Amino acid sequence: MARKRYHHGGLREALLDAAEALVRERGNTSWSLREVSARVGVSPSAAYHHFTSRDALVHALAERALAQLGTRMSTMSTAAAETAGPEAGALGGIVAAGCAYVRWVMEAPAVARLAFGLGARNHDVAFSPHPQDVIEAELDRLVDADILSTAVRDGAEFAVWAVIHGLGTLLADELLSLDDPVAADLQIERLLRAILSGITRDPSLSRK
Amino acid sequence: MARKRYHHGGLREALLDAAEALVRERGNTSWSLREVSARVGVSPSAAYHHFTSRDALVHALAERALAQLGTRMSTMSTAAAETAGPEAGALGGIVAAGCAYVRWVMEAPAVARLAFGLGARNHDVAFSPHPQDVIEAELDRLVDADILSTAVRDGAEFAVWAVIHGLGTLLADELLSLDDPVAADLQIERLLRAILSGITRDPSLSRK
DNA sequence: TGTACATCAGTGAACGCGCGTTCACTGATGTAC
DNA sequence: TGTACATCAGTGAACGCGCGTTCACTGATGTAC
Repeated sequence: MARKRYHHGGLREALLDAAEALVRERGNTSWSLREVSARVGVSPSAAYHHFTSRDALVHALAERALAQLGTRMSTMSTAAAETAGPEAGALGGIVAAGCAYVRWVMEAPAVARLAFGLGARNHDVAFSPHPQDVIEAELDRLVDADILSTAVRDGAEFAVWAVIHGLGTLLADELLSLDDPVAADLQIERLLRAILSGITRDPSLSRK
Repeated sequence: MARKRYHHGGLREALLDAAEALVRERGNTSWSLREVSARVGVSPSAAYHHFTSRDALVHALAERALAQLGTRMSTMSTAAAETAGPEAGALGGIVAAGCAYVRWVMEAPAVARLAFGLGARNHDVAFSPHPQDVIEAELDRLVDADILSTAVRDGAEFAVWAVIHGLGTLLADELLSLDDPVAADLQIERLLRAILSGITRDPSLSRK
């Protein structure tokens, strides 16, 4: 065990990990920098070699979380596209991305709230896709596969993201509830099918 | 002006008003009880005649906000139903409720976040409808008007609420943006039409 | 391979501050007679 | 209508506390020669 070293080695990540754990436990960011440092076993001032302030740590955490969501979505959706082939209704990719999204939100609702609330302006994480990018890419694939018409492609990301984000956050905040985590997957599939079918049916409304 | 009276008269509401204003200004609940009291022009300890703790004040504010949302939705949707008659596509009521929802969220995003995050468990406000109740009622009216089949009614509140909540919170958190507040209304109408049409089209999926 | 030294990433004491809450109090209000 | 008194809703001083941040410091690491 690498515990007693004077130099920690990965203190920045360790601080982010501890802060994230505290967000999960407390449900919000009402913990102190000193608590985070104490948890890692380091003096409070050590954090200032890695973050300019407590606030900077919180923002960095939000960014990291949003990046993690993007990565999960893209991993799941490409995996689904590869293994399933065209037989899964060809909606497999976008459904997988949606399920990843909802599962991620439900797994740590407080972290998700933080990420969505603060992660918007900090898009410079760069080496991971933004959730919106994953959705856009999957929609483009549906257009390529002739499942979605180009006439209807524009603005479809509003519809799809709203459905996914809405279900995820309603479940996370316990405004709605489902017995079962698997039920959430089924709901996502149902809602995505419905919204995509609805958009296709009424193209006249899409750019109104 | 009723300023100098020793007894304030409506201190409880005044404290809630001041706290709400602070949430709007700061974007979160990182203000102190003392700031709220000072804003109202009252000593910090006066608040303890109305709330058992700072936390109780915050929760009361969340409850009040959620109740206000419910009231607005039901006001708007009944007004739309009365003035429009059946010609507005009969979706007028639910669209009006959805627009009220999204406008309310966008008008004070931080208050909305607070209400959604904390308002779930405190449903005892009683004399105002819960947002979900308004949605359920509007869906029932669509069934009565034969616009929605009973086969598809069950679970429809997930779809409708997810769309509305998703669009509202994505806009509030600036994950998506629209040029124009009117554009939000049009999006809501578009998405509600799409999701309801999609649900109707694929009834087999609704209880899967 | 060994030594000198700059740089990096920690320590720990200290700072001033504003916080939530408590308490004994007091001024205003409303009710009984 | 007037007075006595209980109750209500404020005051303001005080409490102990943990906070974010700073600073001069020191131990460990890595590079040049």
